[in-house]
Amino acid sequence: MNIKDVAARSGLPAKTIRYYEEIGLIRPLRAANGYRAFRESDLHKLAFLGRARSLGFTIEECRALLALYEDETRASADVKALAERHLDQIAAKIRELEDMQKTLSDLVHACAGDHRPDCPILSGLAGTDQKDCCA
Amino acid sequence: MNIKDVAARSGLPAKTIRYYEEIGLIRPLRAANGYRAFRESDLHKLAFLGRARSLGFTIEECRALLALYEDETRASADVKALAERHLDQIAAKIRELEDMQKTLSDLVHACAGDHRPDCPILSGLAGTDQKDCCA
DNA sequence: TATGATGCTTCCAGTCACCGGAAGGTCAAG
DNA sequence: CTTGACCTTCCGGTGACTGGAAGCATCATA
Repeated sequence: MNIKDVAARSGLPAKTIRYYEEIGLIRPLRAANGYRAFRESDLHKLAFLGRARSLGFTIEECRALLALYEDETRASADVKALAERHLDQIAAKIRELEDMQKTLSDLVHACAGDHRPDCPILSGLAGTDQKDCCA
Repeated sequence: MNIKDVAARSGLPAKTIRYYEEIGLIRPLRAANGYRAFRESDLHKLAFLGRARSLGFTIEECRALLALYEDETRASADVKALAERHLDQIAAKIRELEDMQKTLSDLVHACAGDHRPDCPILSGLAGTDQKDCCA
């Protein structure tokens, strides 16, 4: 299989697939003409990587997940621990965004949004309001 | 004021302040010895930028906000529109993270997390489960 | 006055996970 | 034999900084 087919079947851009090879996530064979020759197992790994990335795992976490995936003697506890750490990070990020959302939507609701220059959003950012705007 | 005082009072690292000058967000004066000489107005702008950044505005959005802040003839509607666009992006990001969270926590809950190798998390990522794991 | 510790400057490189594009080799069809 | 689609590598850019090196400036102390 050439890269374009693998891209189509894995859902990853060809550029990304080359990048994953460069950083050692996959090691496709090479044909005599220098083209990458992908096996089904390469495709399989790329699909795995695509799903892990879409769940927000970093590349290094994906590398660890792939290593666990290929290790027949793994303990599922190790996988679970990795996933739980990542879940914690997702939760933290959500909380952070919700804090921003709350602060900013308060400011937005206080703003008339008309032709006049007076603007609680800018006042809030400038810190000229009585109450604090941000953490 | 030298950069370290401004850093302490604005809460931004000195590196970041230099960077903000480099990209034209602030234009502090220079003393005879080449040191940056910050005015109160520079400090004020930096604090503004720090708050806007902490609400998740990009640098370019911060630049626009700062321009609006300094424009006495602005319409608050322009500020509000910018903030609302940003709120939409925050909401979209939260939804994306919540989708990840849901999918991943389902997988985590299905995983025994013991010494055995069988792991629904890895199966889900590999796509060998009956139900789809990711969007 | 010498010295050493800070503090300031600039510049270069690295981060993360790619993406775009240029220059050039390969292949199948007409 | 040419055309066009494919493949290759390499270089540079993204955003918003951060770390570190090399080299002046300033200040407190001996």
